[in-house]
Amino acid sequence: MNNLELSEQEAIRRNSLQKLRELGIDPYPPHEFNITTTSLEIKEKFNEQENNFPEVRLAGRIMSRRIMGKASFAELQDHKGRIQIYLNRDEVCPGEDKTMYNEVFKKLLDIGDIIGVEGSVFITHMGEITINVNKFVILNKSLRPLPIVKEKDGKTWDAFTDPEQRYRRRYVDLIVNPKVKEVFIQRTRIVNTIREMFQEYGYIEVETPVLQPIPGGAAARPFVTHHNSLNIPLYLRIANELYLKRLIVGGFEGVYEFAKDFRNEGMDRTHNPEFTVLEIYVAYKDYLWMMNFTEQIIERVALALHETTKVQVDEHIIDFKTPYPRVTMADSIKKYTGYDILGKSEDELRQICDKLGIETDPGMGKGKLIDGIFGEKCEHHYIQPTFIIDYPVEMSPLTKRHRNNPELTERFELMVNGREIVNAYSELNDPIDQRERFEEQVRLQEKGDDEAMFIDQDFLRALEFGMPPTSGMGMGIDRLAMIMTNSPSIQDVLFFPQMKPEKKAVELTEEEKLVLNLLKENSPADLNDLKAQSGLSNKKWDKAIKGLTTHKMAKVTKNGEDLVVEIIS
RNA sequence: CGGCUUGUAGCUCAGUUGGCAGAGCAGCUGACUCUUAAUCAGCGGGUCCAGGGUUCGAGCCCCUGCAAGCCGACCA
Repeated sequence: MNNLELSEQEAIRRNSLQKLRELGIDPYPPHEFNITTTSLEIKEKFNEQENNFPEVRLAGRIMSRRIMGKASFAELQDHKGRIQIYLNRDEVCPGEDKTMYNEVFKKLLDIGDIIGVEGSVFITHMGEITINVNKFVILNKSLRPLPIVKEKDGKTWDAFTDPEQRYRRRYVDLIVNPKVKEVFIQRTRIVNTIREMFQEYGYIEVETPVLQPIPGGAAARPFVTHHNSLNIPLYLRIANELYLKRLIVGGFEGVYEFAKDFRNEGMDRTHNPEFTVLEIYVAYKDYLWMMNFTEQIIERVALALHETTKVQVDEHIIDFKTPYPRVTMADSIKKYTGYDILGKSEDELRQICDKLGIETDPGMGKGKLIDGIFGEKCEHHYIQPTFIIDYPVEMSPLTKRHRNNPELTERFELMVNGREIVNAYSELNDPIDQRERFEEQVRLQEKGDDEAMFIDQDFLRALEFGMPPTSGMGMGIDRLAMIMTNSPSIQDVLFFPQMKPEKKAVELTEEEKLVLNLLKENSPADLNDLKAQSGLSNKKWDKAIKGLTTHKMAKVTKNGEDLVVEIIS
């Protein structure tokens, strides 16, 4: 990269970098810099009378500077926050040589540079806890200017807000927007809280395959990839259910996994192609036990984050205090539509959908029709945590039939803020019933349901060896994080949400431009004529035409004996 | 996939009827030894998302494309 492509500020920073080297200062030093404290610890514990921080060493990024001749203030940001530092020329440079202050600090350092400081803590006349620096070292010279966000009395100026920039350059977002960092710390706290609880119960955290020959355990379109040496297609997992259940067959009595799942579907405020799900399976339990367990988890997470069960989400205050109400799916649909779906045939359900104005297509079986009614008419009503229980058997092919009604299954979902965040059931462990349910899925597939499940023969084989009665549960960690941090978009709880690639501006060499201009006047053109016209040497011509074809600006085709070059607009 | 909105300096944003490209912060030069959106004086900085069209003249009008956000469709 040459200096002509740099912005003025970037060029100045590179120039400062050079000058630092000329002064014998390494802008990227190799040795460690040991800190004795953090910005937060100083702010929490400093006591002026005791003078309890007489010598501190601290490192961080310069976030602002206020230079007043022979004395300066700046703000240093470390992983715990920001603290003001004070540099007095004659304290930083006690001898005759004032270079470190006059040149290095005032001229060659910038906002964004990372430095280490040594000094003592005091309180300024304005009452701000500050480090009086007597020595500093450069730990990293920053070559790009940061967005400058200023704040006073809760008002913010020039915030870094453009969503595209924030998501594509998350590192910048994290540097200048402290609240963003806080959301991700809370996300980690959610996972840690759940993991701690499971460890107390003695359940085992495991890992199962992401690359699967048969994508099972959920109804979704998978990503396909290919394994070269096995020469088979492999799918990125859409769920880890079938593998965790194999482990229950193998004798584990409580297993869980925080898993990245992948679904090749649309993206919006609540969907990212890769997302995190917690799945847990516990032997000798049923879905009623799992419901109690689930509400304990959720309440504990709320308390860990907020020290209360009440959480502000959008315009609602959601209370995660247990127990949560339990409503059967049939009752819910009856309540919000007036229709009783129990015992209805597929045709009857389709008529109900028509009357309710819900679009259907012939590929939809009973399960999808009922799911459609619930999703359209009921789901959004459940703002406060509510268990929806006892789903129709047609929409739950991996679930044990209900103990009192064979049309239903022992399944629940937890709805919060009008959205599902947990799905759980008593696992189907009757291998013959399971095989029939899979075969029903195949029939749905033949009717055109492209999300219906495949038959996993090895999973059936495992069930035939015998799986104890088991309850399993899956929880959407991203959506839980959205609710617990009051984030309106899934992009706010993913460090690097999926984005379309940035398109680089195509830069052409002089030779490429020359050939392109010739093509603009005459396209398609005979390759040899064009080459002669360009007057380029063999090597330069080769480079130019290959450049244009890789940029997809020109195309070379063989037309019998002749090679023809065509412009692509 | 459809509708709406947005894209201008490192950042946040103005830009009138189509008539020399603007501000604040940041940057540079200078002053200033307790400032905090530091202050004061001066100066520089632009592929107006890309490509095409209309026009004497386009940041602005028209067309095509790219990217993003919101809403909807689809989808857990």
